[in-house]
Amino acid sequence: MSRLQEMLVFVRVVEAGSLTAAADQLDLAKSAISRRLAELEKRLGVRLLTRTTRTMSLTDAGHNYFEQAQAVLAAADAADASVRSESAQLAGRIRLATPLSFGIAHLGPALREFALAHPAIEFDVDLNDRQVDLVAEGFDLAIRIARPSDSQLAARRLTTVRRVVAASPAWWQEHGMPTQPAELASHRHLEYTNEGQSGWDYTTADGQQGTVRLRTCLRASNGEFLRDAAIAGLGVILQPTFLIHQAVEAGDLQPVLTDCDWRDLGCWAIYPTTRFLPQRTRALVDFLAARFGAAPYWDNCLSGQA
Amino acid sequence: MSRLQEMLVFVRVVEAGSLTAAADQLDLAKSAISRRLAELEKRLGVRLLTRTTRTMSLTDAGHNYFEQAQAVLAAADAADASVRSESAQLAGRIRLATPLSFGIAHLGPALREFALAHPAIEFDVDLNDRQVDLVAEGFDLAIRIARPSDSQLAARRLTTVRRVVAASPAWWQEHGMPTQPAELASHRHLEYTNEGQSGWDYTTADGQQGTVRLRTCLRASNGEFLRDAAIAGLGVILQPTFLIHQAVEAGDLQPVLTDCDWRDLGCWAIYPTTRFLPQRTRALVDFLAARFGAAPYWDNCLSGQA
DNA sequence: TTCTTTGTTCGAATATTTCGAACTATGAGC
DNA sequence: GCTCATAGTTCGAAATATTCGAACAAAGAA
Repeated sequence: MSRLQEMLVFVRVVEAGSLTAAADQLDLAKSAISRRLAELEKRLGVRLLTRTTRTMSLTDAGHNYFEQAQAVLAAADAADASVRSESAQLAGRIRLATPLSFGIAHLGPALREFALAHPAIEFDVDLNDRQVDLVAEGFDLAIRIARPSDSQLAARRLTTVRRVVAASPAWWQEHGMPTQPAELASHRHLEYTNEGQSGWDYTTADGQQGTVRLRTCLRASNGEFLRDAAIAGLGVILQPTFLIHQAVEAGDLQPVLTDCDWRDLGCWAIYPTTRFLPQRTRALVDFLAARFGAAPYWDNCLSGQA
Repeated sequence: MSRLQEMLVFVRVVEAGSLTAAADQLDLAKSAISRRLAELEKRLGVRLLTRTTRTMSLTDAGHNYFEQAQAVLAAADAADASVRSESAQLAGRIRLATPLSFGIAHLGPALREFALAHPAIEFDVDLNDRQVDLVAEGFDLAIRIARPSDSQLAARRLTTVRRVVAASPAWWQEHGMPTQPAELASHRHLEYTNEGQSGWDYTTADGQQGTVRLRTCLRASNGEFLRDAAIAGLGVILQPTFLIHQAVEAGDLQPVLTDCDWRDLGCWAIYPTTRFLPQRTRALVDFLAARFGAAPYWDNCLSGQA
């Protein structure tokens, strides 16, 4: 008589695209998933999804049921949440995805702090720079640098991600330190793959906007890799302060033009809108937003130089 | 993890007003109800209803949860019903309440026919002339003669309940057979308790309306009792045709003024609006409406005399 | 064609749920 | 104010449901 469980299984199978994936997400054996699904179909007397070993597709009835079941699950969660006492400790699991570098350097310490305050919450963190499909892979939450474009997802801004132009002190000494953004054009830069645009947009302290284009001498898909290359004196980088602040403090990198604004990317928490947002997840997002704040600690490296 | 079951138990307890009554309705031991409720409250970390051995009242949280849980249950039922295949046989239990006389004479045969066509449906019929509280007593359906006034309930008209003035042939012979409603005023009548109004409203075949008042010589709360009194020649009755048609056909009662309309009461199926209407219940109501029809068989007794 | 991967099926192990009886307590009735 | 019927709770045992893991079958990729 566990109909809600049947609905949950069905919805997750549809979202995940396969029984195996749903089994992983729900921490169940795939045999249990298969059985549940078969039982649900038997109870309804109708086939919800036609499945072969490789492909899987919703029937009309399945499509209809999927939307309704999703709504029922969300309503049930909302009902529970609306009366759940504040004193009841937060519990359950949070599955979250985060970019690798940011995850290790900044999310990790924050998460450890949060976990200590909420011992009944279990975390499942996927550190990965690829763009995960929140719904299909069953994540509750993802951290992204730069605003996501998918309108299926809700996004909440956690903090600013300020970027700064930097190079090794030796580089500036050799190639000259720019006093205007435009002077960067004569420098070589270490480019982040998928940076998209071919130039760097900026706004100067007195409000002037412009774009400067540098020649690339190295391209990579990892910020730390580029940072280390910059420290080694290979060129100029435009990278988030969260990535390079220690190198700056240690004197290995020297930022320039710090009164310039190079388009703030922002650090975002994103989550599916189709699912109900559990209180534990909301609590984590609130915690992260408060902890990082409008002026995150990693921006302190610029305070003396702005 | 059977949250829907928890919600169901909670909702039925609130509706029934006690754990014991809810246990009866759900066919569970009251210990199971108690346990479920305790577990739900523990899971939510909040007290939903304050209960002593005698009294029971909803807390604010309980009130809130009750409404939401009710909606979730209805949504879940609706989701299932909307995809449930037509071929899937109807199953489950129907608890229904019906007035005694009508239940024995007419609902019984109809229900037996329906039950044979749907062997997986289980029936729980309460034959009782008192007005039952559908919600508190957990009925899915009630049959009522005369339109119900409770707006909390949905009502569907099953058929007409035509009433007719009748007495024994001997009575008419002795006291004269009326040719106009007004002439009834000189007769004595056998009154149905709670008939309410003190006169009989009528509309003649040519559209004239009026009210005629008779003196009462016997009052009783059961139609069959009055019918038998009329057969015995104690006076005139105004009773539904479904109650007296056999006596008319047998010649024990003789109806008069049959082209007159004495306010049609109607036979109604009523059910709670808060709950989802299961397909089996809807099927039964449809069946009854079709079987009785606009001109029910018990009105045939008048066909030769109208 | 072969091989990996996916969904299904099965009995055994596990967890959950239920029952019924004994217990406690409340408030109605005398 | 006392008694007693009745309502809710608690407990261990029994019944039920759910899960797992391994063996199996089949579809599509290489």
